[in-house]
Amino acid sequence: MLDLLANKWSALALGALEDGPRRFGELRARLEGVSPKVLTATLRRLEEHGLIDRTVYPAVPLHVEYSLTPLGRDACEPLAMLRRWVVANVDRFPEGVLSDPRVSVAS
Amino acid sequence: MLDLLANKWSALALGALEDGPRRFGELRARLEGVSPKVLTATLRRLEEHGLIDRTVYPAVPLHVEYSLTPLGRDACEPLAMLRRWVVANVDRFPEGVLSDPRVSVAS
DNA sequence: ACGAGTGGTATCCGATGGGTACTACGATGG
DNA sequence: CCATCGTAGTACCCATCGGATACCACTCGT
Repeated sequence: MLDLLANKWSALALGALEDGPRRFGELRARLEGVSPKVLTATLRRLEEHGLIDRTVYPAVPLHVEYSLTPLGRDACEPLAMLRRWVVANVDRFPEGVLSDPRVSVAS
Repeated sequence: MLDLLANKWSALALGALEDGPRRFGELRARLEGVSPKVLTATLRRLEEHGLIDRTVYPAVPLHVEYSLTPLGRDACEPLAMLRRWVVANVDRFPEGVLSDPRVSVAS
């Protein structure tokens, strides 16, 4: 459980879905820096664990929407707090950490 | 930043330090299932990012204490909420997920 | 027949996670 | 004098994950 939520892309993806369903491409654009493979894996894992729904609209240009389940919506709350804490406290971290390419601040 | 906090062992380790300094062995026992190597790596990373302090007491049987910095203590709050949410909502997750060995519930 | 738009997979690689075994150190004890 | 214990790790190896780039499948419009 913690493995699932305590994960950068999971946390950000749920955040991106917080204000309505999103398509794959939208998520890819919102979550700057995610590769399609990782995004797919993340979404599949969240779906598998019942946090999001994946709906396919077999319309002309294929259309796939991801949306939060009630459980997913609930999970957003503590995750949003965590993200908010991070952005509010970025400047308290030691020098040099911000320039570390492994560290993203998560808008 | 999120990479750092949104990580199973980081979150649990900070939680374990919340009520006072701990020695390496104590942490190893508290965080059930962590291997010494991973624990070392986790603690080093937290130290590097200014969330914990590592103090060596060169006494008879060597003694190393890990403790939260003020920043680390602040970070505990949102993490504790996340952990609390998880334990409060375990039973809402789909069947079979709990038997997945990759998933730990985090006491 | 060709290119654009959408939602991915395939492939490769290096980093990370994880388990088991082993080390270094001085104290203690036979 | 050598063995053993407790503490805090390190060394080694393998599996999995994260990440980048390239490519595929489907259908519409031209």
